[in-house]
Amino acid sequence: MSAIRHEHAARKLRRNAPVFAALGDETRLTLLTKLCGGLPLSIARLTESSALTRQAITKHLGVLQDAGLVRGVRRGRENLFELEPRPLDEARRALDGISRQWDEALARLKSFVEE
Amino acid sequence: MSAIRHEHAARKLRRNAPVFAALGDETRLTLLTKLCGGLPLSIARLTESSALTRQAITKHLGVLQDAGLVRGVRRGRENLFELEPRPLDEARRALDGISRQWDEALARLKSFVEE
DNA sequence: CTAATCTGCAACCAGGAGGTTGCATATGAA
DNA sequence: TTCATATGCAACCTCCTGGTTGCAGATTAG
Repeated sequence: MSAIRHEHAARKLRRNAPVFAALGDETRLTLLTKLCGGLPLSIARLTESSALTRQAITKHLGVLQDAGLVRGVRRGRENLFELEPRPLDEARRALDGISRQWDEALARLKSFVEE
Repeated sequence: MSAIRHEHAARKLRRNAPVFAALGDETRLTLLTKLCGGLPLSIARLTESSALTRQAITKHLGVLQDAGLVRGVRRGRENLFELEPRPLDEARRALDGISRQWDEALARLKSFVEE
């Protein structure tokens, strides 16, 4: 039986909860898309195109950093933030896993009905 | 320039914020993995293996349903919940998009440095 | 040196999230 | 009918989240 693999995938998925939580906010998703350009951006730069306060943006960056989605490095008086793609890939693969399990389950159920 | 495609992907990503928010909780991820089996499960069944109250589970199912990740259908005195795979796929594709844009951006930056 | 800029820290606030309890209601079984 | 089961609704509580303002410190520009 694939019960073991199922439990493994479940744990893998659950482990990504903080990443999904960090992604569950439009402001943070907007920040990520800005950092997708590849160039590290300062807090001030990231605040420019937003209606929110610098402090709000700072907090959002903190959430993203705690989730491992972003990394901040100090340069002079500014704090440059850069995207960290690995957690994103892992989350994507976790979603892959659940979709695959769903498909397999449906296939099993279908073949069971047809016999 | 691919600025248009970039903005399109950004909007697509932002649209999935509620889905990610719904995924950002271990209890709800556990519920999803249980529903991955393909068989619709009642609230009572989903509560059995949990330390939480039935009411708590009900609320979590409500969140998942509002995000479109799950669909509840009444059968007799029980409410059976079933996974809805489409939003998951869409969210996965949105993550794909941001990863791809990151890779492309790095490639551009690299070729720019090398010239 | 002085002024402008970028950031960090702390306090504060409103509202929502997660959870519980209690009670009412609908349905299935005997 | 009568009892057990499955659910829904509402009130309540605590804690976290998203956001603000004010001020202080560090760094760069002139």
